[in-house]
This record gives sequence, structure tokens and C-alpha cells, in this order.
Amino acid sequence: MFSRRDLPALHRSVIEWFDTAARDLPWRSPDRSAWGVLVSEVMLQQTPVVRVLPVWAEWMARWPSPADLAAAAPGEAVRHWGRLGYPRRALRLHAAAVALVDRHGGAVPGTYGELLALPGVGSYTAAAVAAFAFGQRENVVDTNIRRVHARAVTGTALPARSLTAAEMRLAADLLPAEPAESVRWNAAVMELGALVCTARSPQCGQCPVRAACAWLAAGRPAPEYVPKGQAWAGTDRQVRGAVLAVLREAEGPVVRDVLLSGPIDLGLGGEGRLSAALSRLHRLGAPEEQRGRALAGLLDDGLAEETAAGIQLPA
DNA sequence: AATGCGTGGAA
DNA sequence: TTTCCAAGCAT
Repeated sequence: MFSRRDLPALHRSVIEWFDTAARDLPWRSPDRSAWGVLVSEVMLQQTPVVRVLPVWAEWMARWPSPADLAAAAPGEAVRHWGRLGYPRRALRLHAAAVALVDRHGGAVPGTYGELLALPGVGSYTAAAVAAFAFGQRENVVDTNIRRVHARAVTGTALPARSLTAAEMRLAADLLPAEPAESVRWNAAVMELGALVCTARSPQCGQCPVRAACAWLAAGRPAPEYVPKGQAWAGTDRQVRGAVLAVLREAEGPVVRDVLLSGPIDLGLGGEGRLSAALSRLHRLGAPEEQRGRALAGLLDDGLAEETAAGIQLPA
């Protein structure tokens, strides 16, 4: 365990490493807005940076302010979410934009509590936006930071299965007292987890804190549990994704039977993105009951709506 | 507290 | 090929 006396040296070494190794990401640019930071943080939830980059740029060009997104139909947010995954995030970001216009004069608020009240913003995202967009001293704890703390301080290969109070306390104890330094520290530890102290094959030889790492000192012991993998093939989630992909590519309503029944010749000649999405859906070979369940889920979540003409993204 | 929720690149 | 897992949130 680090003693408080060692903390300044620890902070210095990680932040100095960050100064040389940090990626040049657009949401870290001096001219990015707080809105840009919020959008990036939501897009980055469970999603790799390289896939977020192009979508974030398109969103910033299309909807440079909360009011711009709030003025669009929620279905447009879902459509332009593309294949980022977890499309409910797009819907919640739209709802957040509406809330910003309604309650905050169209601006992103700067306090943890106000941010936490927004749709799709949880404890991590609220802390991250308050810290990175507003320079506040916040206890930012994401999966990267948890893993770095687990290894370097606690000496285990992985953090606990779920975020524990002990982890939050540890992170709070490690946080530099000075706000500007705390922001650098949060970003630096997160970057260290993303680039060096990675989940699969950590590059301990490049780690600025290898000399003090409890996990390395213990001989890199194996994880104490095996994370259970997420099933995918044959799941409702897979079918949901394929159904929504069809709605995303469609300009207007899609009749229910096209989604629920076997392949139907729409006279599109097999060309185009809509046809490709329909082919992918039908090639899954999911039972009609499962497709119905997936569609019901999408409707229930507000990711789709049913009109007399058929199923479409929410208008 | 445990689940459900997408997607695709890399190991 | 299959498996892992990436700046979580809501319920």
C-alpha cells in the first residue's frame, strides 16, 4: 500500500508519463465545448475510442450545441448513432439535450449533481464531465482506473466484479488535493489503463509505476475469478441489433411483416444498405417469436415506434 | 445485486 | 474459429 508520503512522487511520475504518451483526442482539444465532452463521454461508455472518433466528429458538425440536437427528432439521434452499439445511449443523449434546453438555458451544467440528473449520465460520466470540461476535483472511477488501482495498489489482476465502496474510497485517497492536478491525474491514470495497464496483455516494461506496482511485485498473480463472457449468437440482443439496423437504413416506415417474416422481395434488386440490413436480419434465422420479442423491446424502449404505415425510428 | 443492453477489432 | 472486452447506465 502506498503511504501518503509517496503520493506526490506517484502523481508526478504518472502525470509526466501522460505528458509524453497521451493520445491527441479531439475532445481533449482546448477548443472543444463542454457539450463535446459530454457527447464524447456518453459515446465512450463501453465503446473503444477508435470507433467513437468519426461518429463524434459527425455529431459535433451536425449538432454543435445541445439546442441543435434537441431540435432534431429523437430518431435522428438513433440513426446517426450508426453502429456504435447500445443505441439507447443516443436516445438518452437526445433527452439530455432537451433537458439542457429546458432546465439549463441550453448549456451543460458544471456540477456533479446537476450532471448526474441528466438521462444517460451516471456517476462516472457526471464526474468525468465535471472534471474534464469544468476543471473540478472529482473522484473519476472508470474501468481503466479501477484496473490500475487493483494492480498497482491492491495487487490483484482485476478489480472487483462490481464497483465497490472500497474502490471509491481508495480512488478518493489517491486523488491529488489541488483541482488542476486532480484533473491531470484522472486523465493520466485512465490513459495508463487504456494504453499500458491493459486488461489482456499489460506492457509492464513501459509502465511509469512498475517499481511500485503491488501486482508486479507479487509476480502478476492470476485473476481470482473468471469474468463471464457475454453471450451473443442467438440472443435477443443480436436480433434487436439486426432489427434496429433495418430501421436505421430505412427512410420511412417498414411494415411489420417484413421484420417478422422471412425474406420478402421488395423489388430493390438486392442493392443498397437497406437490402443488406434486411438480408442480415433474415439470415440470422431467428424464430418469428424471437423477432417479435426483439421488436417489442425496441418499441418499449422508445427506439422505435409503430404507425399505421409500419415501424420506424421515433419521430 | 444481478441483468440486459450492441458492436467489431484484436488475441 | 471463438473468445474477450471497450471512458457504464438503468432497473
